[in-house]
Amino acid sequence: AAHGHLQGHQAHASHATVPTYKWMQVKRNVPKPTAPKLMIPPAEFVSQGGIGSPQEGLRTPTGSQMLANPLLNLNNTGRTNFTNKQLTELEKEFHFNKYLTRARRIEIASALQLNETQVKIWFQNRRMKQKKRIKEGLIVAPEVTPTS
Amino acid sequence: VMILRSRFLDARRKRRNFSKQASEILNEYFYSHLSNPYPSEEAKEELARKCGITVSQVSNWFGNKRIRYKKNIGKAQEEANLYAAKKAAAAGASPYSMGAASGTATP
DNA sequence: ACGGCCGATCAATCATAGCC
DNA sequence: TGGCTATGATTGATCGGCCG
Repeated sequence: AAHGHLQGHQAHASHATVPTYKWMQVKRNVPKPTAPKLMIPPAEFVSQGGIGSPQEGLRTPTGSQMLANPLLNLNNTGRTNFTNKQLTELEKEFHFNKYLTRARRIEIASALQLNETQVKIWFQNRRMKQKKRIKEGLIVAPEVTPTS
Repeated sequence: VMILRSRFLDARRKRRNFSKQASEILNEYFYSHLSNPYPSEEAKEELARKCGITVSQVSNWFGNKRIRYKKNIGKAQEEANLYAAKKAAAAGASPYSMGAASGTATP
């Protein structure tokens, strides 16, 4: 509470020009312009549906941009588009441990061609997501029964 | 492709617009707190209850509203704002603490 | 000083609803 | 019915605060 925020300036008082409050000017540091760099042009990125996911090799966020190697950012907006393989592996790991150790994080990042930060953030977001779901009554309760 | 849409995992699929009344309640709150449209957890809970939606949905609504409001500025926003402000005034004492924002500008 | 986590939010995008 | 806009949800990443 106590956020002090008024705004920069009221601007004209004559009519109904809604003032511009600070929150309207908040600009987040856009992710990184990410250098348009391509990565391993490997031949078999997909395949081996070991992970147990529908083969697909490449992330199909929703059906738009497909193709291209899993690790290439078609559009570079800074926001990374994880491939299904990466997401599957991350989910699998999450199921195993909700928290990562530095060592494990490095392993995962390396194996999935991601930054340690991206892996760390993914786990953080994943934990929040699960908490939200539990809160909404979806998904089973956390394992430990509150049997105090 | 086979790229079967992973839609299966997307709850976004079956979305239903909120009721007209729910939208009205949300907009009223938003515009009466335009200086700081960040409802507290408690406020979100109350809004959720009144609108018949979940707290998460209230959060989503405000998140989308704020971003989309910014993406315009000087558009129907003024109009919507006036509309809402006037409405709030007409309603007299709104259930919210409508003092924080607009209010004051009374000529 | 430092890095990780939490809670909230941002910003871009997806996919569908709803209107013409 | 096709096209377009409005809108709810998802999610990688950021911001500020707290803690060990």
